[in-house]
Amino acid sequence: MRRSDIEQVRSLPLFREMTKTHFSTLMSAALLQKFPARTVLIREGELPDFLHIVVEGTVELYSRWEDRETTIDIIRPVTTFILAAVIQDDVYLKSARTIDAARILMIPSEAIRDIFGRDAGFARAIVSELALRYRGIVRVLKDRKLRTSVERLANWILAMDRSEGGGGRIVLAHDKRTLSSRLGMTPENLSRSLAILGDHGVEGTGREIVIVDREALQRCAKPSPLIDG
Amino acid sequence: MRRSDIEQVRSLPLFREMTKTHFSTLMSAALLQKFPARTVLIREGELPDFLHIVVEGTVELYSRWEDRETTIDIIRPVTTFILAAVIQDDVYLKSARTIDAARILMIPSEAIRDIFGRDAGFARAIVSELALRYRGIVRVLKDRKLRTSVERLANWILAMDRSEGGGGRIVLAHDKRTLSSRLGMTPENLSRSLAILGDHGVEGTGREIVIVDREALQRCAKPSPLIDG
DNA sequence: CGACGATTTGAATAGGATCAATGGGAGTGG
DNA sequence: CCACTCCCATTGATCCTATTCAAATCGTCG
Repeated sequence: MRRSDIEQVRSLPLFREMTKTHFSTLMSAALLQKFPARTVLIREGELPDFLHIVVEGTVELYSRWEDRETTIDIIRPVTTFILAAVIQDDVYLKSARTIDAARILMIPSEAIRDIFGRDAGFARAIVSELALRYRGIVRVLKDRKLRTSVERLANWILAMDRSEGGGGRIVLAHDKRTLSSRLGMTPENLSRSLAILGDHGVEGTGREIVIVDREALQRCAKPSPLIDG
Repeated sequence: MRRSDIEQVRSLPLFREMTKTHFSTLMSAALLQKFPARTVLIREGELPDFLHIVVEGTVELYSRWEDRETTIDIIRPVTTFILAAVIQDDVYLKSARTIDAARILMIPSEAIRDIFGRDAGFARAIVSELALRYRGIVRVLKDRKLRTSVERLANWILAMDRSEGGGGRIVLAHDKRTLSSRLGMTPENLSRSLAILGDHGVEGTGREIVIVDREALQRCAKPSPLIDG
């Protein structure tokens, strides 16, 4: 494992405030592994062996029931996932698979639970992380229950643009298929939604999306800090 | 505040493992308040002053956006809510209102955060509680995204029956209106769903629901421990 | 150039929501 | 005790959103 990776992990809110010793202990038990695209990392229903952290690449959290499937969230570096299952030492409620090739840091659950009991800074950080994730999923739920797919897309465009500096031009990092599941809709519907947004100040060609009339888009999206963060 | 109430709170997982002294400190800062039915307790967007705990009655967590509203969860005694907002000291993402008349224990957020930093047992308990809530909402999300309303109702009936001993007979504690929002559907749709379940081993009259053919109901519901808990 | 996957477009369908009207019980007042 | 009223629940009809299935188009990479 590269020194720069370790430093990156150390700088995460989750690990920043623990003692050097405990951090070293965790890291020496940890594995950094590369996975190709579309690899299943964990399966819902299994017991957690490791806390996972996306160091590079993109991971999709999804869930199945009968023959249906839904994307719950899409995770980019540097973020933990399935922390709640590790903490509770209970089965995963969601599956995870890579979208891109990805590097995943895996820390044995036991080590996490052990250090958690002995390092107050780490315990605090875990609480923050859990609270953050909890609130994240509440936002997802609200987005999906309260908005139509056009509205979700409109808000996603605004949020994405904002996080890229507000230049009014976005280049998709992935397939539209991926985006559509991130937004909780089918690819066909994403196409249609994007077409509809043509009337609301958005132009799209290929993987590029341009905001030509931000006012109009905002009128359509009606973004809210209580959903979009 | 009655001694028996205090003991009940003390016996909650969240408070069971903290020191006596810290518990007393919390309790002396706490208020136990009665609220009539349909009273708004907290509004999304506001900052948390208190951690709330439903001691008696029922509370609905819901959220609005524009002119739409959705129920996120329904809370029964004895359970905390809005813990994540208190921990993060950030605005509520959901509103809460009573359904019944309810008694709510309110503990000042600052006291929670203060004791959290000083009592390891309490910190552990908060982590468990957060993880539990997190997983709870993942289940809600899965239930709503992966199932039709008939399936949701069928599973709710099975789960309810199980939690009442499996006698095959359920009496609703509230109106059907309340149940319908708990299940994320309109009252009209609940009626229709219940009618449809007539073909799958369920009979309903008034507030009573009877499972006459559990096999058939299970075939329709296809319950999963990864959703229904 | 050809082939394959991704995207778009179109038509049909399903699942829910909404609107409107009717039925049914519980509580109230005569 | 009975009629009245009000609210909840049911039923029917219609609308809307999103999914599904099918076909056409686009783009990219050998």
